[in-house]
Amino acid sequence: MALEKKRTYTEQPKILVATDCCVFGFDKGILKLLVFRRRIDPFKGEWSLIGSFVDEEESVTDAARRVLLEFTGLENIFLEELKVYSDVDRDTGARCISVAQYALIRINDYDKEQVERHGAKWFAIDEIPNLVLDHNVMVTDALDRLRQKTTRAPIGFELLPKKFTIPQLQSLYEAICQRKLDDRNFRKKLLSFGLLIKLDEKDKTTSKKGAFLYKFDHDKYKNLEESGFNFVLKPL
Amino acid sequence: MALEKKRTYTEQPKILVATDCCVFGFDKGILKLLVFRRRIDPFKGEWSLIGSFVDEEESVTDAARRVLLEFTGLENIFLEELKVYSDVDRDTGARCISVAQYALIRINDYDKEQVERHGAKWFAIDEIPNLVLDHNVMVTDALDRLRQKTTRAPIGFELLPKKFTIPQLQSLYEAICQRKLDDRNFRKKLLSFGLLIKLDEKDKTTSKKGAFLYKFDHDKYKNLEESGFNFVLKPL
DNA sequence: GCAAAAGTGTTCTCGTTACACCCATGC
DNA sequence: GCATGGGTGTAACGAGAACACTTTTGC
Repeated sequence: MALEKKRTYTEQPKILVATDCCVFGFDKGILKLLVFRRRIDPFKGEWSLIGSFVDEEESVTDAARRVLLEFTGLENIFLEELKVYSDVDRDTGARCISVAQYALIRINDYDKEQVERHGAKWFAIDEIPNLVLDHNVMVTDALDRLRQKTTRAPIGFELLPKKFTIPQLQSLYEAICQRKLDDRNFRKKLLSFGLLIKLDEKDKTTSKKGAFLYKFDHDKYKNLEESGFNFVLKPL
Repeated sequence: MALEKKRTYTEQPKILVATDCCVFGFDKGILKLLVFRRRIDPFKGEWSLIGSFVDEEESVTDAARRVLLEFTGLENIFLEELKVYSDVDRDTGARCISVAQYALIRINDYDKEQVERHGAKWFAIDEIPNLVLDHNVMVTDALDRLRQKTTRAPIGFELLPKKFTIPQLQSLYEAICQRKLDDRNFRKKLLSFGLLIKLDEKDKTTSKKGAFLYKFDHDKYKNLEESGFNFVLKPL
Protein backbone atom coordinates (compact mmCIF):
# COMPACT_ATOMS: atom_id res chain seq x y z
CA MET A 1 0.00 0.00 0.00
CA ALA A 2 2.29 2.69 -1.24
CA LEU A 3 -0.26 5.38 -0.60
CA GLU A 4 -0.74 4.45 3.01
CA LYS A 5 2.86 5.22 3.80
CA LYS A 6 3.01 8.46 1.90
CA ARG A 7 0.68 10.80 3.66
CA THR A 8 2.28 14.17 3.29
CA TYR A 9 3.47 16.21 0.38
CA THR A 10 6.90 16.75 1.86
CA GLU A 11 7.80 13.08 1.77
CA GLN A 12 7.19 12.94 -1.99
CA PRO A 13 9.93 12.77 -4.59
CA LYS A 14 10.28 15.82 -6.78
CA ILE A 15 11.12 15.47 -10.44
CA LEU A 16 12.62 17.66 -13.15
CA VAL A 17 9.89 18.82 -15.50
CA ALA A 18 10.67 20.11 -18.97
CA THR A 19 8.59 21.13 -21.93
CA ASP A 20 9.64 20.61 -25.53
CA CYS A 21 7.96 22.24 -28.43
CA CYS A 22 7.52 21.08 -32.02
CA VAL A 23 7.37 24.36 -33.90
CA PHE A 24 5.87 24.00 -37.36
CA GLY A 25 5.98 26.49 -40.20
CA PHE A 26 4.88 26.40 -43.82
CA ASP A 27 6.94 27.86 -46.61
CA LYS A 28 6.58 27.53 -50.39
CA GLY A 29 4.52 24.39 -50.23
CA ILE A 30 6.70 22.70 -47.64
CA LEU A 31 5.89 21.97 -44.03
CA LYS A 32 8.88 22.65 -41.80
CA LEU A 33 10.05 22.14 -38.25
CA LEU A 34 12.22 24.51 -36.25
CA VAL A 35 15.07 22.87 -34.33
CA PHE A 36 18.15 24.20 -32.66
CA ARG A 37 21.54 23.24 -31.29
CA ARG A 38 21.25 22.01 -27.72
CA ARG A 39 23.14 24.10 -25.22
CA ILE A 40 23.58 21.75 -22.30
CA ASP A 41 25.27 18.44 -21.75
CA PRO A 42 24.73 15.66 -22.50
CA PHE A 43 24.44 15.98 -26.29
CA LYS A 44 25.46 19.61 -26.26
CA GLY A 45 25.56 20.91 -29.81
CA GLU A 46 23.23 18.30 -31.28
CA TRP A 47 19.85 19.05 -32.87
CA SER A 48 17.01 19.34 -30.40
CA LEU A 49 13.49 20.66 -30.14
CA ILE A 50 13.05 24.03 -28.57
CA GLY A 51 12.42 23.59 -24.88
CA SER A 52 13.14 24.48 -21.31
CA PHE A 53 12.80 23.24 -17.82
CA VAL A 54 9.62 24.34 -16.08
CA ASP A 55 10.24 26.82 -13.32
CA GLU A 56 8.72 26.84 -9.85
CA GLU A 57 6.81 29.98 -10.64
CA GLU A 58 5.24 29.12 -13.99
CA SER A 59 2.83 26.64 -15.51
CA VAL A 60 3.96 24.30 -18.26
CA THR A 61 2.20 26.49 -20.81
CA ASP A 62 3.94 29.56 -19.43
CA ALA A 63 7.26 27.83 -19.86
CA ALA A 64 6.49 26.89 -23.45
CA ARG A 65 5.36 30.42 -24.30
CA ARG A 66 8.46 31.77 -22.64
CA VAL A 67 10.82 29.75 -24.83
CA LEU A 68 8.78 30.44 -27.94
CA LEU A 69 9.05 34.14 -27.29
CA GLU A 70 12.73 33.81 -26.61
CA PHE A 71 13.49 31.82 -29.74
CA THR A 72 11.15 33.40 -32.26
CA GLY A 73 10.11 36.73 -30.79
CA LEU A 74 6.49 35.66 -31.28
CA GLU A 75 3.60 35.83 -28.83
CA ASN A 76 -0.01 34.72 -29.09
CA ILE A 77 0.73 31.83 -31.37
CA PHE A 78 -1.13 28.55 -31.61
CA LEU A 79 0.19 26.17 -28.96
CA GLU A 80 -1.31 22.90 -27.84
CA GLU A 81 -0.20 20.17 -25.52
CA LEU A 82 0.72 16.91 -27.21
CA LYS A 83 1.53 14.45 -24.46
CA VAL A 84 3.82 13.67 -21.60
CA TYR A 85 7.01 11.68 -22.10
CA SER A 86 8.01 10.22 -18.80
CA ASP A 87 9.94 7.00 -19.25
CA VAL A 88 12.34 6.72 -16.36
CA ASP A 89 15.39 6.58 -18.62
CA ARG A 90 14.25 8.84 -21.46
CA ASP A 91 16.80 11.49 -20.51
CA THR A 92 20.30 10.22 -19.90
CA GLY A 93 21.22 13.42 -18.04
CA ALA A 94 18.82 12.94 -15.16
CA ARG A 95 15.33 11.70 -14.39
CA CYS A 96 13.23 14.24 -16.20
CA ILE A 97 9.74 14.17 -17.64
CA SER A 98 8.83 16.32 -20.58
CA VAL A 99 5.50 17.75 -21.64
CA ALA A 100 5.65 17.87 -25.42
CA GLN A 101 3.73 20.57 -27.23
CA TYR A 102 3.27 21.70 -30.79
CA ALA A 103 3.07 25.25 -32.07
CA LEU A 104 2.10 26.68 -35.44
CA ILE A 105 3.69 29.88 -36.64
CA ARG A 106 3.56 32.08 -39.70
CA ILE A 107 7.01 31.38 -41.01
CA ASN A 108 7.68 34.91 -42.20
CA ASP A 109 6.61 36.64 -39.01
CA TYR A 110 9.30 35.35 -36.70
CA ASP A 111 12.38 37.27 -35.79
CA LYS A 112 15.11 35.82 -37.98
CA GLU A 113 17.94 37.41 -36.04
CA GLN A 114 16.68 35.96 -32.81
CA VAL A 115 16.36 32.54 -34.39
CA GLU A 116 19.86 32.62 -35.82
CA ARG A 117 21.36 33.82 -32.58
CA HIS A 118 20.00 30.64 -30.99
CA GLY A 119 21.47 28.42 -33.67
CA ALA A 120 18.03 27.37 -34.80
CA LYS A 121 17.18 26.08 -38.24
CA TRP A 122 14.13 25.05 -40.28
CA PHE A 123 14.01 21.52 -41.69
CA ALA A 124 11.47 20.17 -44.12
CA ILE A 125 9.49 17.53 -42.26
CA ASP A 126 10.77 14.73 -44.46
CA GLU A 127 14.37 15.78 -43.89
CA ILE A 128 14.46 16.08 -40.14
CA PRO A 129 17.85 15.07 -38.73
CA ASN A 130 18.47 12.91 -35.70
CA LEU A 131 17.36 14.80 -32.63
CA VAL A 132 18.44 14.27 -29.04
CA LEU A 133 16.68 11.96 -26.61
CA ASP A 134 13.15 11.02 -27.68
CA HIS A 135 12.56 14.20 -29.67
CA ASN A 136 12.13 12.39 -33.00
CA VAL A 137 9.28 10.41 -31.44
CA MET A 138 7.71 13.64 -30.27
CA VAL A 139 7.87 15.02 -33.80
CA THR A 140 6.25 11.92 -35.26
CA ASP A 141 3.48 12.12 -32.68
CA ALA A 142 3.06 15.85 -33.28
CA LEU A 143 2.70 15.32 -37.02
CA ASP A 144 0.06 12.68 -36.43
CA ARG A 145 -1.80 15.04 -34.18
CA LEU A 146 -1.46 17.91 -36.61
CA ARG A 147 -2.90 15.75 -39.38
CA GLN A 148 -5.83 14.77 -37.22
CA LYS A 149 -6.47 18.19 -35.84
CA THR A 150 -6.35 20.13 -39.11
CA THR A 151 -9.21 18.05 -40.44
CA ARG A 152 -11.42 18.92 -37.51
CA ALA A 153 -10.48 22.48 -36.60
CA PRO A 154 -9.43 25.45 -38.67
CA ILE A 155 -5.90 25.59 -37.32
CA GLY A 156 -4.20 25.41 -40.71
CA PHE A 157 -4.70 29.15 -41.02
CA GLU A 158 -2.20 29.63 -38.21
CA LEU A 159 0.52 28.52 -40.61
CA LEU A 160 -0.39 30.93 -43.41
CA PRO A 161 -0.02 34.69 -43.61
CA LYS A 162 -3.09 36.57 -42.34
CA LYS A 163 -3.98 37.17 -45.99
CA PHE A 164 -3.72 34.10 -48.18
CA THR A 165 -5.00 32.70 -51.46
CA ILE A 166 -7.06 29.57 -51.96
CA PRO A 167 -4.25 27.85 -53.88
CA GLN A 168 -1.90 28.59 -50.98
CA LEU A 169 -4.39 27.12 -48.53
CA GLN A 170 -4.78 24.07 -50.70
CA SER A 171 -1.07 23.52 -50.98
CA LEU A 172 -0.87 23.70 -47.18
CA TYR A 173 -3.51 21.01 -46.78
CA GLU A 174 -1.78 18.94 -49.42
CA ALA A 175 1.49 19.20 -47.50
CA ILE A 176 -0.21 18.17 -44.28
CA CYS A 177 -2.30 15.36 -45.75
CA GLN A 178 0.55 14.26 -47.99
CA ARG A 179 -1.62 13.91 -51.03
CA LYS A 180 -2.99 15.92 -53.93
CA LEU A 181 -6.47 17.36 -53.52
CA ASP A 182 -8.98 18.26 -56.20
CA ASP A 183 -8.97 22.04 -56.88
CA ARG A 184 -12.66 22.47 -57.46
CA ASN A 185 -13.82 20.33 -54.59
CA PHE A 186 -11.37 21.91 -52.19
CA ARG A 187 -12.39 25.44 -53.09
CA LYS A 188 -16.09 24.58 -52.99
CA LYS A 189 -15.83 22.92 -49.60
CA LEU A 190 -13.75 25.62 -47.95
CA LEU A 191 -15.90 28.44 -49.27
CA SER A 192 -19.07 26.59 -48.26
CA PHE A 193 -18.25 27.16 -44.58
CA GLY A 194 -18.70 30.87 -45.20
CA LEU A 195 -15.65 31.52 -43.03
CA LEU A 196 -13.38 33.08 -45.64
CA ILE A 197 -13.59 36.80 -46.35
CA LYS A 198 -12.65 37.63 -49.92
CA LEU A 199 -10.53 40.76 -50.18
CA ASP A 200 -10.21 43.18 -53.06
CA GLU A 201 -6.50 42.46 -53.42
CA LYS A 202 -4.72 39.88 -55.47
CA ASP A 203 -1.47 38.10 -54.88
CA LYS A 204 0.53 38.06 -58.09
CA THR A 205 3.68 36.39 -56.86
CA THR A 206 2.80 32.96 -58.23
CA SER A 207 0.90 33.72 -61.41
CA LYS A 208 0.38 36.42 -63.95
CA LYS A 209 -3.36 36.42 -63.49
CA GLY A 210 -3.01 36.71 -59.74
CA ALA A 211 -5.11 34.99 -57.07
CA PHE A 212 -7.56 36.75 -54.78
CA LEU A 213 -6.53 37.09 -51.17
CA TYR A 214 -8.78 35.94 -48.33
CA LYS A 215 -8.88 36.36 -44.57
CA PHE A 216 -10.19 33.80 -42.11
CA ASP A 217 -13.22 35.09 -40.22
CA HIS A 218 -12.26 34.26 -36.64
CA ASP A 219 -15.23 36.05 -35.10
CA LYS A 220 -17.74 34.20 -37.23
CA TYR A 221 -16.01 30.91 -36.46
CA LYS A 222 -16.24 31.56 -32.74
CA ASN A 223 -19.96 32.18 -33.04
CA LEU A 224 -20.59 29.14 -35.19
CA GLU A 225 -18.51 26.97 -32.91
CA GLU A 226 -20.54 27.99 -29.89
CA SER A 227 -23.75 27.04 -31.66
CA GLY A 228 -22.46 23.54 -32.28
CA PHE A 229 -20.88 23.94 -35.71
CA ASN A 230 -18.08 21.56 -36.60
CA PHE A 231 -15.33 22.32 -39.01
CA VAL A 232 -14.74 18.99 -40.73
CA LEU A 233 -12.53 18.90 -43.71
CA LYS A 234 -12.46 15.34 -44.82
CA PRO A 235 -13.53 11.93 -43.65
CA LEU A 236 -9.73 11.56 -43.86
CA MET B 1 17.93 34.97 -21.26
CA ALA B 2 16.75 32.49 -18.70
CA LEU B 3 18.20 29.58 -20.61
CA GLU B 4 21.65 31.10 -20.86
CA LYS B 5 22.05 31.05 -17.13
CA LYS B 6 20.69 27.58 -16.60
CA ARG B 7 23.18 25.29 -18.21
CA THR B 8 23.07 22.22 -16.06
CA TYR B 9 20.42 19.86 -14.89
CA THR B 10 21.41 20.18 -11.28
CA GLU B 11 20.58 23.84 -11.05
CA GLN B 12 16.99 23.20 -12.17
CA PRO B 13 14.00 23.29 -9.85
CA LYS B 14 12.31 19.99 -9.22
CA ILE B 15 8.55 19.78 -8.93
CA LEU B 16 6.05 17.38 -7.41
CA VAL B 17 4.37 15.37 -10.15
CA ALA B 18 1.09 13.60 -9.58
CA THR B 19 -1.31 11.70 -11.79
CA ASP B 20 -5.07 11.71 -11.32
CA CYS B 21 -7.37 9.31 -13.04
CA CYS B 22 -10.98 9.68 -14.14
CA VAL B 23 -12.25 6.12 -13.91
CA PHE B 24 -15.45 5.59 -15.88
CA GLY B 25 -17.83 2.67 -15.67
CA PHE B 26 -21.20 1.91 -17.23
CA ASP B 27 -24.00 0.31 -15.30
CA LYS B 28 -27.67 -0.14 -16.22
CA GLY B 29 -27.71 2.62 -18.79
CA ILE B 30 -25.80 5.08 -16.66
CA LEU B 31 -22.26 6.32 -17.12
CA LYS B 32 -20.47 6.56 -13.78
CA LEU B 33 -17.28 7.91 -12.28
CA LEU B 34 -15.29 6.34 -9.45
CA VAL B 35 -14.16 8.76 -6.75
CA PHE B 36 -12.80 8.29 -3.27
CA ARG B 37 -12.15 10.03 0.02
CA ARG B 38 -8.84 11.85 -0.02
CA ARG B 39 -6.34 10.62 2.53
CA ILE B 40 -3.94 13.49 2.89
CA ASP B 41 -4.21 17.09 3.98
CA PRO B 42 -5.31 19.55 2.82
CA PHE B 43 -8.92 18.48 2.11
CA LYS B 44 -8.44 15.13 3.80
CA GLY B 45 -11.74 13.23 3.68
CA GLU B 46 -13.20 15.11 0.73
CA TRP B 47 -14.09 13.53 -2.61
CA SER B 48 -11.20 13.23 -5.01
CA LEU B 49 -10.17 11.43 -8.15
CA ILE B 50 -8.02 8.38 -7.76
CA GLY B 51 -4.41 9.41 -7.97
CA SER B 52 -0.91 9.33 -6.65
CA PHE B 53 2.37 11.12 -6.77
CA VAL B 54 4.74 9.87 -9.43
CA ASP B 55 7.72 8.10 -8.02
CA GLU B 56 11.35 8.48 -9.07
CA GLU B 57 11.39 4.96 -10.42
CA GLU B 58 8.25 4.91 -12.55
CA SER B 59 6.74 6.63 -15.56
CA VAL B 60 3.50 8.57 -15.25
CA THR B 61 1.65 5.69 -16.86
CA ASP B 62 3.23 3.24 -14.42
CA ALA B 63 2.00 5.40 -11.56
CA ALA B 64 -1.53 5.50 -12.94
CA ARG B 65 -1.61 1.75 -13.48
CA ARG B 66 -0.26 1.24 -9.99
CA VAL B 67 -3.11 3.17 -8.36
CA LEU B 68 -5.70 1.60 -10.62
CA LEU B 69 -4.52 -1.82 -9.58
CA GLU B 70 -4.49 -0.78 -5.96
CA PHE B 71 -8.01 0.69 -6.01
CA THR B 72 -9.81 -1.70 -8.31
CA GLY B 73 -7.69 -4.83 -8.50
CA LEU B 74 -7.74 -4.47 -12.29
CA GLU B 75 -4.88 -4.66 -14.75
CA ASN B 76 -4.73 -4.22 -18.51
CA ILE B 77 -7.54 -1.72 -18.64
CA PHE B 78 -7.99 1.12 -21.11
CA LEU B 79 -6.02 4.14 -19.93
CA GLU B 80 -5.20 7.27 -21.87
CA GLU B 81 -3.56 10.54 -20.99
CA LEU B 82 -5.87 13.51 -20.93
CA LYS B 83 -3.74 16.56 -20.25
CA VAL B 84 -1.44 18.22 -17.79
CA TYR B 85 -2.76 20.56 -15.13
CA SER B 86 0.06 22.78 -14.00
CA ASP B 87 -1.21 26.14 -12.79
CA VAL B 88 1.17 27.34 -10.14
CA ASP B 89 -1.53 27.55 -7.49
CA ARG B 90 -3.75 24.65 -8.53
CA ASP B 91 -2.79 22.66 -5.45
CA THR B 92 -2.97 24.57 -2.20
CA GLY B 93 -0.78 22.00 -0.44
CA ALA B 94 2.35 22.60 -2.52
CA ARG B 95 3.45 23.36 -6.05
CA CYS B 96 2.41 20.22 -7.86
CA ILE B 97 1.55 19.46 -11.44
CA SER B 98 -0.82 16.66 -12.30
CA VAL B 99 -1.08 14.54 -15.40
CA ALA B 100 -4.77 13.74 -15.71
CA GLN B 101 -5.80 10.47 -17.30
CA TYR B 102 -8.99 8.61 -17.98
CA ALA B 103 -9.64 4.92 -17.69
CA LEU B 104 -12.54 2.74 -18.80
CA ILE B 105 -13.44 -0.32 -16.80
CA ARG B 106 -16.06 -3.06 -16.90
CA ILE B 107 -18.00 -2.05 -13.85
CA ASN B 108 -18.69 -5.58 -12.69
CA ASP B 109 -15.14 -6.83 -12.99
CA TYR B 110 -13.54 -4.71 -10.32
CA ASP B 111 -12.83 -5.91 -6.83
CA LYS B 112 -15.64 -4.49 -4.71
CA GLU B 113 -13.93 -5.18 -1.40
CA GLN B 114 -10.84 -3.39 -2.50
CA VAL B 115 -12.87 -0.42 -3.67
CA GLU B 116 -14.78 -0.18 -0.41
CA ARG B 117 -11.68 -0.49 1.68
CA HIS B 118 -10.42 2.66 -0.04
CA GLY B 119 -13.61 4.57 0.63
CA ALA B 120 -14.34 4.79 -3.07
CA LYS B 121 -17.78 5.27 -4.57
CA TRP B 122 -19.45 5.38 -7.99
CA PHE B 123 -21.37 8.51 -8.97
CA ALA B 124 -23.55 8.95 -12.02
CA ILE B 125 -21.85 11.54 -14.20
CA ASP B 126 -24.64 14.04 -13.76
CA GLU B 127 -24.48 13.72 -9.99
CA ILE B 128 -20.78 14.15 -9.36
CA PRO B 129 -20.13 15.95 -6.06
CA ASN B 130 -17.62 18.71 -5.49
CA LEU B 131 -14.16 17.27 -5.81
CA VAL B 132 -10.91 18.63 -4.40
CA LEU B 133 -8.64 21.05 -6.25
CA ASP B 134 -9.28 21.18 -10.01
CA HIS B 135 -10.60 17.63 -10.22
CA ASN B 136 -14.06 18.70 -11.42
CA VAL B 137 -12.42 20.43 -14.36
CA MET B 138 -10.51 17.26 -15.13
CA VAL B 139 -13.74 15.29 -15.16
CA THR B 140 -15.41 17.75 -17.51
CA ASP B 141 -12.43 17.59 -19.84
CA ALA B 142 -12.34 13.80 -19.63
CA LEU B 143 -16.01 13.56 -20.56
CA ASP B 144 -15.44 15.81 -23.56
CA ARG B 145 -12.56 13.64 -24.62
CA LEU B 146 -14.53 10.44 -24.06
CA ARG B 147 -17.34 11.79 -26.25
CA GLN B 148 -14.90 12.68 -29.00
CA LYS B 149 -12.92 9.50 -28.79
CA THR B 150 -15.82 7.04 -28.74
CA THR B 151 -16.95 8.34 -32.11
CA ARG B 152 -13.58 7.69 -33.68
CA ALA B 153 -12.30 4.57 -31.98
CA PRO B 154 -14.02 1.47 -30.67
CA ILE B 155 -13.26 2.15 -27.04
CA GLY B 156 -16.87 1.98 -25.86
CA PHE B 157 -16.49 -1.78 -25.68
CA GLU B 158 -14.07 -1.33 -22.79
CA LEU B 159 -17.04 -0.26 -20.67
CA LEU B 160 -19.23 -3.26 -21.47
CA PRO B 161 -18.89 -6.89 -20.42
CA LYS B 162 -16.87 -8.95 -22.88
CA LYS B 163 -20.18 -10.36 -24.12
CA PHE B 164 -22.83 -7.74 -24.74
CA THR B 165 -26.03 -7.22 -26.68
CA ILE B 166 -26.69 -4.61 -29.36
CA PRO B 167 -29.30 -2.85 -27.21
CA GLN B 168 -26.74 -2.63 -24.38
CA LEU B 169 -24.18 -1.17 -26.74
CA GLN B 170 -26.72 1.32 -27.99
CA SER B 171 -27.69 2.42 -24.51
CA LEU B 172 -23.99 2.97 -23.78
CA TYR B 173 -23.59 5.22 -26.79
CA GLU B 174 -26.78 7.02 -25.84
CA ALA B 175 -25.41 7.65 -22.36
CA ILE B 176 -22.15 8.98 -23.78
CA CYS B 177 -23.72 11.11 -26.53
CA GLN B 178 -26.53 12.20 -24.24
CA ARG B 179 -29.21 11.61 -26.81
CA LYS B 180 -31.46 8.89 -28.17
CA LEU B 181 -30.23 7.03 -31.24
CA ASP B 182 -32.28 5.26 -33.89
CA ASP B 183 -32.37 1.48 -33.27
CA ARG B 184 -32.24 0.40 -36.88
CA ASN B 185 -29.58 2.81 -38.02
CA PHE B 186 -27.41 2.09 -34.99
CA ARG B 187 -27.56 -1.66 -35.45
CA LYS B 188 -27.01 -1.40 -39.19
CA LYS B 189 -23.99 0.85 -38.82
CA LEU B 190 -22.31 -1.11 -36.05
CA LEU B 191 -22.80 -4.44 -37.79
CA SER B 192 -21.58 -2.96 -41.08
CA PHE B 193 -18.06 -2.71 -39.70
CA GLY B 194 -18.00 -6.49 -39.51
CA LEU B 195 -16.28 -6.23 -36.12
CA LEU B 196 -18.93 -7.87 -33.98
CA ILE B 197 -18.99 -11.62 -33.58
CA LYS B 198 -22.49 -12.95 -32.99
CA LEU B 199 -22.60 -15.67 -30.36
CA ASP B 200 -25.07 -18.50 -29.96
CA GLU B 201 -26.15 -17.27 -26.54
CA LYS B 202 -28.86 -14.85 -25.59
CA ASP B 203 -29.10 -12.49 -22.69
CA LYS B 204 -32.55 -12.72 -21.18
CA THR B 205 -32.16 -10.33 -18.28
CA THR B 206 -33.87 -7.41 -19.97
CA SER B 207 -36.54 -9.05 -22.09
CA LYS B 208 -38.54 -12.19 -22.45
CA LYS B 209 -37.44 -12.71 -26.00
CA GLY B 210 -33.81 -12.28 -25.13
CA ALA B 211 -31.13 -10.50 -27.13
CA PHE B 212 -28.21 -12.17 -28.86
CA LEU B 213 -24.81 -11.66 -27.31
CA TYR B 214 -21.85 -10.39 -29.34
CA LYS B 215 -18.11 -10.11 -28.87
CA PHE B 216 -15.92 -7.38 -30.29
CA ASP B 217 -13.37 -8.77 -32.75
CA HIS B 218 -10.18 -7.13 -31.49
CA ASP B 219 -7.91 -9.06 -33.84
CA LYS B 220 -9.86 -8.09 -36.91
CA TYR B 221 -9.93 -4.48 -35.76
CA LYS B 222 -6.16 -4.44 -35.36
CA ASN B 223 -5.74 -5.70 -38.92
CA LEU B 224 -8.23 -3.27 -40.39
CA GLU B 225 -6.69 -0.39 -38.47
CA GLU B 226 -3.26 -1.16 -39.88
CA SER B 227 -4.61 -1.10 -43.39
CA GLY B 228 -5.98 2.39 -42.89
CA PHE B 229 -9.51 1.62 -41.73
CA ASN B 230 -11.19 4.23 -39.58
CA PHE B 231 -13.89 3.48 -37.06
CA VAL B 232 -16.16 6.49 -37.34
CA LEU B 233 -19.44 6.38 -35.57
CA LYS B 234 -21.09 9.68 -36.27
CA PRO B 235 -20.21 13.12 -37.56
CA LEU B 236 -21.23 13.88 -33.98
C1' DG C 1 -53.48 -13.18 -24.96
C1' DC C 2 -50.82 -9.33 -24.00
C1' DA C 3 -47.03 -6.51 -22.60
C1' DA C 4 -42.28 -5.53 -23.59
C1' DA C 5 -38.15 -5.61 -25.73
C1' DA C 6 -35.63 -7.55 -30.04
C1' DG C 7 -35.10 -7.47 -34.60
C1' DT C 8 -35.65 -6.14 -39.61
C1' DG C 9 -35.81 -2.80 -44.99
C1' DT C 10 -36.73 0.98 -47.86
C1' DT C 11 -36.88 5.64 -49.40
C1' DC C 12 -35.14 10.30 -49.49
C1' DT C 13 -31.71 13.61 -48.98
C1' DC C 14 -27.45 15.61 -49.03
C1' DG C 15 -22.63 15.76 -49.13
C1' DT C 16 -18.46 13.71 -51.58
C1' DT C 17 -16.22 12.47 -55.72
C1' DA C 18 -14.82 12.66 -60.30
C1' DC C 19 -13.97 15.19 -64.10
C1' DA C 20 -12.59 19.35 -68.38
C1' DC C 21 -12.62 23.81 -69.99
C1' DC C 22 -12.26 29.04 -70.12
C1' DC C 23 -9.96 33.26 -68.06
C1' DA C 24 -6.52 36.80 -67.19
C1' DT C 25 -2.06 38.36 -67.68
C1' DG C 26 3.14 38.94 -68.12
C1' DC C 27 6.39 37.90 -71.00
C1' DG D 1 0.30 34.89 -79.02
C1' DC D 2 1.33 31.66 -75.78
C1' DA D 3 2.51 29.71 -71.46
C1' DT D 4 1.08 29.66 -66.68
C1' DG D 5 -1.62 29.29 -62.90
C1' DG D 6 -6.60 30.90 -61.33
C1' DG D 7 -11.17 30.01 -61.43
C1' DT D 8 -15.77 27.64 -62.46
C1' DG D 9 -20.28 23.58 -62.88
C1' DT D 10 -22.48 19.14 -63.21
C1' DA D 11 -23.58 14.32 -62.99
C1' DA D 12 -23.03 9.86 -60.53
C1' DC D 13 -22.57 7.77 -56.22
C1' DG D 14 -22.80 6.46 -51.42
C1' DA D 15 -23.65 7.22 -46.63
C1' DG D 16 -26.76 8.95 -43.16
C1' DA D 17 -31.49 10.02 -41.58
C1' DA D 18 -36.20 9.10 -41.18
C1' DC D 19 -39.56 5.97 -40.43
C1' DA D 20 -43.39 1.22 -38.75
C1' DC D 21 -44.25 -3.28 -38.25
C1' DT D 22 -43.34 -8.36 -36.96
C1' DT D 23 -41.29 -11.66 -33.64
C1' DT D 24 -40.61 -13.96 -29.35
C1' DT D 25 -41.77 -15.32 -24.90
C1' DG D 26 -42.77 -14.90 -19.79
C1' DC D 27 -46.35 -13.86 -17.23
